[in-house]
Amino acid sequence: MPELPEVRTVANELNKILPGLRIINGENFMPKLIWRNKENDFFDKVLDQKIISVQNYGKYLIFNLENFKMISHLRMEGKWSVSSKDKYVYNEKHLRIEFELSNNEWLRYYDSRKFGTLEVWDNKSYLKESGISNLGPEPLNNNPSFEYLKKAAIKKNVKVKPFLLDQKVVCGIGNIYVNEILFAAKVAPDRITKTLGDKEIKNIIKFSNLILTKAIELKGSSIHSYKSGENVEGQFQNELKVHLRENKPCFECKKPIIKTQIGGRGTYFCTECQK
DNA sequence: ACTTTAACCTGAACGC
DNA sequence: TGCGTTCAGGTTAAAG
Repeated sequence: MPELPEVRTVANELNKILPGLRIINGENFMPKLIWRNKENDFFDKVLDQKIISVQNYGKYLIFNLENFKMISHLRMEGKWSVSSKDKYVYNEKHLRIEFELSNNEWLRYYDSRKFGTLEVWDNKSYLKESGISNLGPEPLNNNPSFEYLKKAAIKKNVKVKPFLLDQKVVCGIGNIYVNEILFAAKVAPDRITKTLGDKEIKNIIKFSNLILTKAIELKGSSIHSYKSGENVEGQFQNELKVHLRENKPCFECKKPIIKTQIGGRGTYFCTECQK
């Protein structure tokens, strides 16, 4: 479901509620949720830990506990919420793990498609062993540098769309925002990265920053099923220029937006504006 | 070694 | 209404 702006929004919402609370109990209803950790000691590590803060890195959600990092990836449909014991913010059928908190509230994770993952690592090993260990920079605050992205682009023999979706290159961009970024940068999604000009690479960086920043301000895009915390809807879906606009006129040139498949993902772009 | 595809799952939307 | 098909804010094991 969520890309960087949506995960950031979830982190912000949870960070209003969770810091200072302690995890006093928990139950996992989906064994495959617990990821990478070889030992079956997830609850041994997490129980009795105080939650210090919640943040994101790319599409990963990080619960900073006293002695551990609990790292969640929502994949397509994962959702976190905090509610009273008897209130289910989302469909109870999709509840996958829950934690009882020290204030008598319940932290719950729902995931209809069961793609999501949850890991727990100590504060040192997570940098080397968790899902966030191989991620590239977040495309925010003038990252990545031109030199970094140019070097990566030359090295690879891939189309620019899957290149930007590769979380090892940059992290946090997903299918909505890559479509929007490439439209803003006027680059066709099937361009091979090594053919990109310096100006095109600079524009990709510039618009990655601008679009993700704007989407964070608007609390993400609510299409399909995404909602943050308490069923809060984002507003960036109203800003989309190409995504989900098949056959509708391009806002720049009025030609119909094309939908194709690139790298197995639905791809929307303007053949006139993007070269 | 690198790139592309299939698989992981479920539910909603669509066509007949 | 019912049934089959297609598609979905993602990642990764397997195949090419």
